Amino acid sequence: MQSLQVYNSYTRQKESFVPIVPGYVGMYVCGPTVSGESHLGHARPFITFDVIYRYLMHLGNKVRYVRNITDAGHFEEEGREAEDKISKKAIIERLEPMELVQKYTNLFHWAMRQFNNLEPSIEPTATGHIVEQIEMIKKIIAEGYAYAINGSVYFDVKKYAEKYPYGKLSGRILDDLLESTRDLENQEEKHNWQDFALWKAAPPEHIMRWESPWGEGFPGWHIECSAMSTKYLGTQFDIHGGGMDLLFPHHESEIAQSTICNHRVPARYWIHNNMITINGKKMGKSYNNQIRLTELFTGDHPLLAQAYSPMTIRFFILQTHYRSTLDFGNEALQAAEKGLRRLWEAHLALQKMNWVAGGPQNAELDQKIRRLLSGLDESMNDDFNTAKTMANLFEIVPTINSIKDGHIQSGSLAEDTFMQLKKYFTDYLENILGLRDESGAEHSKLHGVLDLLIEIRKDARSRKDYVTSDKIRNQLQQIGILMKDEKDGKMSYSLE
RNA sequence: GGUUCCGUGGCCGAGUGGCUAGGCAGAGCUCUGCAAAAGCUUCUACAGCAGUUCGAAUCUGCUCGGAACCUCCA
Repeated sequence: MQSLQVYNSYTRQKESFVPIVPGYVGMYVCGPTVSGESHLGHARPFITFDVIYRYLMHLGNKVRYVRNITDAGHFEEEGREAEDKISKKAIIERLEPMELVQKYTNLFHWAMRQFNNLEPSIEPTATGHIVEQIEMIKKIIAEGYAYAINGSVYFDVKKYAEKYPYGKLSGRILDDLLESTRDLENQEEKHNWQDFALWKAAPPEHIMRWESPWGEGFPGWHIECSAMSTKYLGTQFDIHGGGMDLLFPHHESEIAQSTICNHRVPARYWIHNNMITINGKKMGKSYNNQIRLTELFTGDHPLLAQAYSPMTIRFFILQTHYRSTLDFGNEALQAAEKGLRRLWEAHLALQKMNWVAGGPQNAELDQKIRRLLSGLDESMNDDFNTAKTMANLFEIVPTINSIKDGHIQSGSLAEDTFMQLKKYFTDYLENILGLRDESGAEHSKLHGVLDLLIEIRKDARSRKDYVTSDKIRNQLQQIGILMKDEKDGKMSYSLE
């Protein structure tokens, strides 16, 4: 079997994934800025990297997954208005900055739980690592690649580019960068306009501020990731991930800072997920076209035809390869909802089945199932192709349903194939893709009531009292419970 | 303007030289008291033009259309 291949943004090609220390993987993913509510676009990287995290563990690795919380705030426009995004919003909402940050952090964590994302190993905050950031800036100054001026510190991009491949990650050529036409205050402080801030002096009205060797201020917007990834994963680690929109300047700057400070490129594999678009345009604050997660879950948004559950969204996202754009649309979401139900019901049915010897062996079918199962691993190993993986799972569904309906005997498969089938479905659906039941299975009393209704309905049907049996089924349907008559005379139900 | 990427059937979306993608929707049949679900069968593709090749959705060139980044951004 082909080993795990990963598309590395840094080299622009697929490469075999080999951890620095075999069996151990360090992964850093850029987390949310908690100055506002998460939208659909934010869901993608965290679901994508959750699956990557799960799959790396599935392969037997011990993974340290670090995902930061950016709670220090960055500039809307660096240098123009000395107003921190977070402190600005705080004034509007009349909240303490940390109160605001706490509120959106809580909301973010809530959303992550809705999506069934595993918690990262470490979730460091920018405000909790001011000391580490200052230390790093000091080192960069000592190396001669940064300069302090008027209480701010800037990274000397031009000098760096003379010796190191600045722009390699983002495919940028320094001279080709479009010079900003805006009038920026404090621009004259910089030696070159490409230089970026490591530390910014805080004007008096700025609420978030810390003491530093250069005066009171706050960290620039790339240094936190460099400082925290170095602290928790070392000077060089395996994977650095995030959205494609972070390639430049964020990750390019991280590489520059870390390279000077630690004398090596920080991460070996750079993985970037593509954007979610809406009407062909990236969903983002610049376009003012976001659909917040809370709106998605409730359906309360003009663009939404209905509410979509967290698992529907997870499924929707994973049905596309992470490096492709994914276009939002009600039809697509509804297709995902139905597809998920079909897949999940087959999974539930499969787990209840047992292999029973007997019936004619079907070698061809057995081969096909085995081929599809190994295709699951192959697809995931091919740069985490969850779209292909899910297509494979769907191809197995008719066989599962045929066994369930008695069209095929479980014994027509080899016992080992059947057991593998059950194992793979659980591994892939629950452990790797991270899907879970949303039917409200926790209401055990409800299940008792439904079992009673099933009994009554069975009695009614046996007396050909279809008025009663239809009444039970129809009224349950009205409150969102589907009762189905199965082939074997049993009844099943599913909660919407 | 620079850099990069994309254009697949009604919708979403895999696939990078020859072999069925898959999901949703549509059509037919089977099963069923009915319904739903399910099973089987089935229709609609590779933006356009030219080239390379025995053979291209897949490689090359051009044209048209769209996007991302270059500014906070997942």
